[in-house]
Amino acid sequence: MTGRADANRRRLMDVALAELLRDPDASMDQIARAAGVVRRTVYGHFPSRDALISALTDDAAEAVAAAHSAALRDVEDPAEALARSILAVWEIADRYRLLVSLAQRSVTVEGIMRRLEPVRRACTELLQHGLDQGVFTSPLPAEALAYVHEQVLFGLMQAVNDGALPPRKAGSAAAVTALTAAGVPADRAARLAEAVAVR
Amino acid sequence: MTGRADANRRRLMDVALAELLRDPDASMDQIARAAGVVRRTVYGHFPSRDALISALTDDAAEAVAAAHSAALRDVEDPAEALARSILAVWEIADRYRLLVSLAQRSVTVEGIMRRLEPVRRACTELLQHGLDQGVFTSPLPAEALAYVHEQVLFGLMQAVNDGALPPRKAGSAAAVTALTAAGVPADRAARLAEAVAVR
DNA sequence: ACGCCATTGCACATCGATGTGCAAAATGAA
DNA sequence: TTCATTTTGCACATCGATGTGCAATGGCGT
Repeated sequence: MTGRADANRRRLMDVALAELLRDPDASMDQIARAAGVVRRTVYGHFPSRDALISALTDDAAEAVAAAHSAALRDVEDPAEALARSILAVWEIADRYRLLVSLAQRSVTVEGIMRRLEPVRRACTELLQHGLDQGVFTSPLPAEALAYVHEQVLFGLMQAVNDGALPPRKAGSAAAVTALTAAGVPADRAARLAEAVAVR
Repeated sequence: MTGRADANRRRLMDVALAELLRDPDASMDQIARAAGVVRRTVYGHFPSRDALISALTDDAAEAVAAAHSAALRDVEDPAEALARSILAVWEIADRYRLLVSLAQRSVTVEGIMRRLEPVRRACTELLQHGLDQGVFTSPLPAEALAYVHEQVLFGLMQAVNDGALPPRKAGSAAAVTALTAAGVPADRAARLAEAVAVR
């Protein structure tokens, strides 16, 4: 390994990420072409399509888990924790989006759900905590609220992708929206997001 | 037409809807088997896979548009209109979900986006109206908020499907959640949803 | 019992995607 | 330049899905 191949491998993964976000069923040929490379070359880096996707999801799951847990370190208020978590995840939105996008389809590589599960559970716990304390208000059980939370982020990522939302302030807007969806009053959500973003 | 074939055709569409929700790439064989029928039989009712999907999306788009516009008739308050719209759409959640699900993938039958567009636009207008009046509060532009709105519903449908949310009160819970996501205070959202559901 | 219709069970051609093999270029470091 | 690594350009086998044709079979009303 001279390092050239390594760089190409990484570029391939970047392109594949983008391409699979555009079309979860993108073929190896589509991905290769998008990377300016012949199909055969991709197989030089990844032995199979599943291997490529597996590498992508491993990478993504790791990044999401890291962002999530780092954001929650030493934070006691559920609302602030949620805001931090959203801002952190927003930084790696694309990879998170890939996970959710691939997890939504039934038959793909097994284990995407499993890899997302820790994050889901942590999120559910956080929401439950907030509901118990009365910081969050919702007629939904925490688990259902976690679904909503996930989809809110997903929707905003799509909005940015489609040009309906300027990327500049999208992160804090996402935090405010997710908080209000959890029942936090809009003004308090706005203050919280700003405070967290500044620090 | 003896009517028997008609009934079978309808049953096929029902099964196909369920199957395509489970897996947007479900093959004709999967759908046929799920309907307790041989693949060849499906082609007796629909000349092609696209024709089947087209029939499903036509049906769905029509139902959604009807529910949406009927719910908005003679309602002036944006919040109440939104609540009514959500409850109405919730009744036909499956078909709406199919549209969104299929629209998310890039290459399918043309025109799904086009067929969803009127609903999207009506929704955006409604949200804009509410934002202008101060009934809704959000850092997001109306168009982005429409994305969120759509995904909130989608997330809750999934939650019901996965058993994370009991179907009984899911409709009004969806209304409350969508309203709070738009920045309506939680207590007011709850009262509104209840009032609308009763009448 | 008859006949109509829908359904069935094959066979078939076609298409696109996956994954592999191998020899010929191209690339870049020494 | 030289040499190893990487990429390329085919050819090939395989698989699964689509769509069609046709004869046989079934059910249901009359």
